[in-house]
Amino acid sequence: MSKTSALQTEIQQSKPFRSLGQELVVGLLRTADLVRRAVDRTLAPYGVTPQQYNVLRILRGAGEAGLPTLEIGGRMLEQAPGITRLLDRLEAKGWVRRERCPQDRRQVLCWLTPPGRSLVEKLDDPVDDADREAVAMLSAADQERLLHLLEAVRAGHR
Amino acid sequence: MSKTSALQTEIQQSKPFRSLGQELVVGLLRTADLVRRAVDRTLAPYGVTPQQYNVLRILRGAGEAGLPTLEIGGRMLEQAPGITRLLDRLEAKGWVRRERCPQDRRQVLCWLTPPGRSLVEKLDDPVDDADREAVAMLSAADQERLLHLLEAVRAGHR
DNA sequence: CCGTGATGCTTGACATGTCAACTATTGATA
DNA sequence: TATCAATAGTTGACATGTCAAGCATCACGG
Repeated sequence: MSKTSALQTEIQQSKPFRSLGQELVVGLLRTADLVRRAVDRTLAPYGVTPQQYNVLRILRGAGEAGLPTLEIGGRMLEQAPGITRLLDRLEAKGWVRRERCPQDRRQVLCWLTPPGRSLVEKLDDPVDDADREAVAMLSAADQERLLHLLEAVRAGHR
Repeated sequence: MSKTSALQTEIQQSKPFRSLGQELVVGLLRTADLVRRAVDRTLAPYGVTPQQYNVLRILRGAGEAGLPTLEIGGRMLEQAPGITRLLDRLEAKGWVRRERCPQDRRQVLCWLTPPGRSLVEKLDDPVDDADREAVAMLSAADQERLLHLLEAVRAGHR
């Protein structure tokens, strides 16, 4: 048990982890952060943040019908307040249009504007390339394995 | 190729992912977020955020010698400006003491205060429990597999 | 038709990240 | 020894998250 793990070396930690679970949690958070940064670098040149891109992609999927604010939030990992302000910025940049729903005036429907749509389309290839590259060090089989393990972790959180 | 993946269902996405890499990146980010929230819920009752706890733990490891600001940053996933302000808040709460280093007046050394130390110690057990629980749905063997796969991903980002 | 609770956002306040620009020091070198 | 680049941090500005409160609007029971 006194072996020094690679992750321990990475974070220059002298004490061993108290449990495998603890090491795994730290490793998961660090890995996700690295990958997030990689995606970030791809999007930055286009003036879009990952979250903004996420919303734009979700709205493209919604098509002509548009989506209420909280529906968007439901497909992301964020609470309502953040969504409102994210949409504020996207609207300010002219990529999103918002309108109060006539049927239910509590809701605010959101649509992609034509510039917003063309931006997302321009980003499809670079983003997909970046995503592939971000995990390209793993064989396809290992990618599948990782995918399933992560899914199992998520399944346990509900 | 037309099978709908579990992740696709999770985020109510109608279109299939463009690549396995893309699905893996999304899955990784979503999983990390869930785990991060679990850790967050554990720390919140103590008035500490995960990042603050992280710094306190790092400073405990440094002992009497203390650590310069950027050294702390190097062991976390954050840039320098964030560290400065994080330390500002920790100092305001009385958990951290800072002092300009006499040998190299550019550096600012940081130490845990006695209250800071006792806080970290009080948190050791709850945090370790939460970490174990966060991945408890995986067998020990699967936890090892996941750990190694994540490590391989990180190794590829350098 | 009238409350009343639930729903859908929005706002305010604060913690976290990030970048770019700026200050203070240090150290290396011409 | 007089620069001058590199190093260590801080500050300002902005995007992202989160919580708690507040405001309309809706739906339902009486």
